[in-house]
Amino acid sequence: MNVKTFVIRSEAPSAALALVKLSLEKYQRELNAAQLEAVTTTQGPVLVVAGAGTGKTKTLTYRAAYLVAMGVPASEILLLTFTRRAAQEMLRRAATVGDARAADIAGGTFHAYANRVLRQHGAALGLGPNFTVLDQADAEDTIDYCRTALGLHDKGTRFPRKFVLNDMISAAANKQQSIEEVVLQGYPHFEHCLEDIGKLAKFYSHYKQTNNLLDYDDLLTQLQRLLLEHPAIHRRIAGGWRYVMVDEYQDTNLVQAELTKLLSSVHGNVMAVGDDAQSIYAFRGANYRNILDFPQAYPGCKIIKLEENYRSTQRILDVTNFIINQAQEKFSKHLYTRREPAGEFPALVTAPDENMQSAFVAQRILELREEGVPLHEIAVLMRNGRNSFDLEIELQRRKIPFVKYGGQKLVEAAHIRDFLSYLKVLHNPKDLVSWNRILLLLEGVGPRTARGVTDWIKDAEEPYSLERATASRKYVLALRELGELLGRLARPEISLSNITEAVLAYYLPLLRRHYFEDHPRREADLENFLTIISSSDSVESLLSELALDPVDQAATYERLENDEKPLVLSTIHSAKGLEWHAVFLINALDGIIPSSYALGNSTELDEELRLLYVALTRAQNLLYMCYPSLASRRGYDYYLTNPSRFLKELPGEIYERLLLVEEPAVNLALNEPA
DNA sequence: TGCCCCCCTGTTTTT
DNA sequence: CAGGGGGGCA
Repeated sequence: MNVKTFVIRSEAPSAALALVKLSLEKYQRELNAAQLEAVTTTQGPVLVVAGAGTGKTKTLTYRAAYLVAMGVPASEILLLTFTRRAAQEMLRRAATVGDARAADIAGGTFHAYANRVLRQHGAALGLGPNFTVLDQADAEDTIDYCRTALGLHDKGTRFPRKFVLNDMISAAANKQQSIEEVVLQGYPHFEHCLEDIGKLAKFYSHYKQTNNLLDYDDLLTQLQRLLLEHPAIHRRIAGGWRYVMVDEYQDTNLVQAELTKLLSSVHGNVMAVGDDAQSIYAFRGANYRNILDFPQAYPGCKIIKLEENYRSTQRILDVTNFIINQAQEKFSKHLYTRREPAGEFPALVTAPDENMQSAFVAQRILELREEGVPLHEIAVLMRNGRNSFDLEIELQRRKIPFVKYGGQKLVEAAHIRDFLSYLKVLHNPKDLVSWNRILLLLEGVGPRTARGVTDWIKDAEEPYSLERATASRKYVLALRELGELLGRLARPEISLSNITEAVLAYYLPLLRRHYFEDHPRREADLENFLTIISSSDSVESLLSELALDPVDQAATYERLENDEKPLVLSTIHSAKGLEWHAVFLINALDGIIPSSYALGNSTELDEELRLLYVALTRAQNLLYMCYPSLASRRGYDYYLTNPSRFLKELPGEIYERLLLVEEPAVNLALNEPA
C-alpha cells in the first residue's frame, strides 16, 4: 500500500508562530539533528529508536514543550510512560523548556490511564465507578479464595500455587491466549489439572465481575473492550487526543500496542519511543517485536534513530557494545560518543566472598564521596532484590544512608497488607478477601471459621454486625469488637487520619501476637508506612493510588539522619531509564544474571543479556562489575561460583580486573616505627 | 473437625 | 525471610 501524508495546515495565530520561530532556534541549539527531527515531526506516526543514553527523555520532553508552544492545548496530548514518576519528571522538565502549560499534559502508565477512563465510562461495560483495583498480591489472594471456594485446595498436592495460577491467568490476558494454551506451552507439568485450572480461571473472572474488582490485566483488557465495543465512546476519547506519545515502547505487550493504536486512530499522530535492545519485561507479556513491527502497523511511519550517546564514556560504551553484540538476535544500532577523554576502564571485581564484595563496594563509595561525588550520584544494581542483603548490613554498619528500589515492596509485606485490609473493608464491605484476612488475625479463628463468617457477610444487610455471623459463643466477643470498630469508622465524616489511628490502635496488639518474633521491625515499618500515606485525603484515593503507584521504596528503608541525599540501591528493572556517575553491579554471577531460570532457553537468555546491558548502560563515568568467587547458601555451606557467562568473553583490552586482597598484617608492622 | 506450630522450600524481575 | 504444608493436639 502506498501512503502519502497530506498536511492540513492549522491556522495558528501569528503570535504563536512568532513564538515558535523564536524558540526553534533554541531547539536547534540544544538538540542534535536526529533529536530535532523527532521533536519537530509532528504529523503522522513516528518511531524513535533511541539507544541507551541518547537523549530519549530529552527528546520526548522537548517534543511535548514544542507541541504546546505550537499552540496545541496540553489537554489534547497524551503521554504514556512506564511509571508515573517518569511521566511527572518529564512534564516538569517540559514546563521548564518551553511553556508552563506543558505541565498540564495528561500522562501516566497505561494502567493508570485505563483506571481513569474506566471510572468515567465503565458503566457502558457494566462496571460501577467505584470498582476496586487488585494489585498482584490482592489478585493472588483472590485466586486463592476462589480456589478454596471451588474445593480445589485439598485435591492433592500437585495443584499450582497461587502465584503460579496468577502468572498463568495473567499471561493468558497479556498474550491474548487461552488459559489452556498458556498452560500447555509454559507449564506442561500441570497438564493433568488443565481442566481445574480452566475452571478456576473462569470462576475468578466471574468473581471479579460480580464483586466489582479489576486486576491489572483487566484494566487494560476492559479499556480495550470499551474502545472496541463502543464506537461512540471510542470516537470521543480518541478524538480528544491529537497527539499520543508512548515511552519505552519495547516493553509494551499486545494489549498495550492495540490500545496505542485505538487511542491514536482518529488523528493518527502517534510517536513511539524505545529501544529493542533494552526490552526486559517479556515475563510480563511484553513483546519487543511490537517496536520492530511498529512501522508495519502504521503505514507511512517515519523512523528516526538516535545513536549518539551523551551519557557514558567511550570505555564504558566499548564494554556495553560488546555485551549487547553477544545477543542471538542482532540489533541494528551501534552507540558512539564524542565525549572526551575516554575515561576509566570498567572494572571486573573479583571478591573472595560476599562480605568482601560488600566491603569493597562500601569502601569505594566512601572514597568517591571523599572525592566529591555525592552519594545519590552512585548506584548499586542487582538482579533481584535479595542480592543486596549482605551489602545493606555493611552500609548500615558504616552509616551510609541508602534507599532501595525494587524487591519486596512495603505494601507487599504481610503486616502492611493486614493493615490495609481494614481500610479495604471500610471502602467495600463486600470485599470478602480482605475480610478473610482480618478474620484470620483473631485468636482462635482459622480458615474454616473465617469462611463461615464471610459466607454470612456476602448476603448480609449490615455486614458490620459481625456478632450475628456465628452461633458459636467462642468468637462472638472478638467479632463484636471488630464489627463495632468498623461500623464506627465507616461513617463518611470520619477523616482518613482518624481512621488510620483507630485501626492502628486495634491492630497493634494483633500484630504483636501474630508476628511475635520480629514485631518491633514490623511496627517500625508500619509507622514508616503511615507517614508516607498521611498525605492522602480519603480511603478511596489512598487505595487506588497504592494499587497503581505503590510506594516504590522497598520494605527495608534506612531513614536518613541528615540531609544528605542517599545512595541508591536498585534492582536492574527499577533502574530503567535512570543514570548515575558511578554504577556498581553486584553478584554478577552465572545463575543470577543470567538467572538460572533462563539457562535452558535462548530467548530468555537473550533477555537476561539485555538486562545486563541495561544495568551497565546506566553508568556515566565509573563502572564496577562485581562478583564473589565463593558464595554461601543459607549462611553456611560455601560453594564456588562462576562469573556471569556474559562477562567471560570480554576482550582483555577493554576492561581491567580488580583482585581484592585484605590488607596484610605485615603492612601494619612496616608502618609502625620500630 | 478445626487450629496451631514447626519445618521446608524457593519467587528473578513489575504494572 | 516468608509463606505453605504437614503433623500433632484440643
